[in-house]
Amino acid sequence: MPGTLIENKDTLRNIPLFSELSIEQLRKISSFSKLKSFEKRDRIFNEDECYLGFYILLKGSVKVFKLSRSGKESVLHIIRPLTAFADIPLFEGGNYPVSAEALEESLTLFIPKEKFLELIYTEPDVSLKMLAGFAKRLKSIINQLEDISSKEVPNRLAKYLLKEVKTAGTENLPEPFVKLTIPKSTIAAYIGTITETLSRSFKKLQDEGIIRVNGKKIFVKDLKGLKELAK
Amino acid sequence: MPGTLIENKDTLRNIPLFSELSIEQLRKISSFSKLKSFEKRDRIFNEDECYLGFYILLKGSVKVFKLSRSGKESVLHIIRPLTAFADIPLFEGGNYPVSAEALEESLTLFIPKEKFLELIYTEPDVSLKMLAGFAKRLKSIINQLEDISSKEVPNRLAKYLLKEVKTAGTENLPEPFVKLTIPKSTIAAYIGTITETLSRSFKKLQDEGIIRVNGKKIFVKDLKGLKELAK
DNA sequence: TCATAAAACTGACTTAAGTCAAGGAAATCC
DNA sequence: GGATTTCCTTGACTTAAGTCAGTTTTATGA
Repeated sequence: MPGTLIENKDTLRNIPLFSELSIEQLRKISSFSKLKSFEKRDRIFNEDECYLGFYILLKGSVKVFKLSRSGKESVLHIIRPLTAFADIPLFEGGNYPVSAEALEESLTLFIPKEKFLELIYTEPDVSLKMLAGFAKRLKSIINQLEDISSKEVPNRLAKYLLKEVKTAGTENLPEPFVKLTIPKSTIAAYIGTITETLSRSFKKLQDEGIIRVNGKKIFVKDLKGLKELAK
Repeated sequence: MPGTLIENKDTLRNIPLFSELSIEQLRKISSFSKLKSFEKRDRIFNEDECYLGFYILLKGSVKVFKLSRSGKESVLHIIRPLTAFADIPLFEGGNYPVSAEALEESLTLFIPKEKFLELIYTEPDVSLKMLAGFAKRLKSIINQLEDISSKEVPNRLAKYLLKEVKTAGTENLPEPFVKLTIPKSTIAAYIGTITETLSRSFKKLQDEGIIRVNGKKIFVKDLKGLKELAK
């Protein structure tokens, strides 16, 4: 099926991790990697499963999470297109340290471990790109850690909404907004709380006149106030 | 001063990051890096300062932390000898994203950014080592994040003590123990709480017959129980 | 389009852990 | 070796956020 191959190649170009590679290198990668698609709620892999390789999300969204023994879920990342995930064990050995689940219909590129490690040995550029990617991720997780231990839920929610508004690109509208595409339970687990508390926090931000809620759409009435809460 | 140079070279050998390098490469590194020593409570660098390079701890211990606007401290890492710190911004640009302070008299090797990046371009092995280091760190921070949002303080303390007992190497004694070398306030900020709550948690573990406290020494009376609490 | 299930909300209650204030123990310094 | 500072502990109180239980709203699929 040459269509998929071309699609791979075209898309590979846009993946930060691969952006500087030559056509031949991209062709090589697409030769040993595989497209895998998932329905909403499908598991992509489970914690402790044998590690086979990593994924790049092409379409849709994915949550990366851990379950505690009591069954409580911590969402570590919400993956958006063109981002790699489950790449850490490449260099660590061991099984998958987390689980991943599609939040909507999603398309991924699966890149098997061995083949990719071979490539990286011959291609120092890729490892530098990966280092940059890891560095970014470390920074973001450190941020999350700091937030969770020093801020209250409404502040964390404000920060989350702010980030979403930025990625939605509506920040400069008179009334910025986001459409929540992932369930509130996932947002709750991501900002380190539970749905009930999240619900109350939404209400609090509303009562303070900072946001306005209309179904799944959140309108920001007071961007300054939201920023103030977030920092 | 040839003594320091030799000391560098000998020590570089033992640093995981450099363990696989040739003598010439080690010599090169030691030629452009500098020993820096710090007294207890000395700042090594501050958040937002211009990034000049990273450090490897040779002797002593260092806390890497962030201060929230309200002045609350989150301790992200407690660095022990032969570990690199502040290496993330090498690949990320920007200033120091955290602060670092010596917890006791400490000796570090300072490695300037530009020179090291040059080395890494010519030496793919080093970047693979760094990738492994980052991967390990990511895993540990993810663990911290999960703990902090799913476990209570006494559980987190149990986990901390368990790790300390392991690194102290007393795990297999009839009564394993650790000597706390860092202030309780730092332990508290590391496990995401405050000194008062930490103090009460120590008491709780004592009342439950799991540990026995003698000054700065903590004896583990019930290792099984401690492990149970920690997981 | 209705029926069933999933997701989100609300109120009453409980609890872990933070705040404030004070006292005691240890380390550190002339 | 006493004094000062730093560190640690304790008690009384407050509060943010979790639990539980019930209801409403929104999706989803026959």
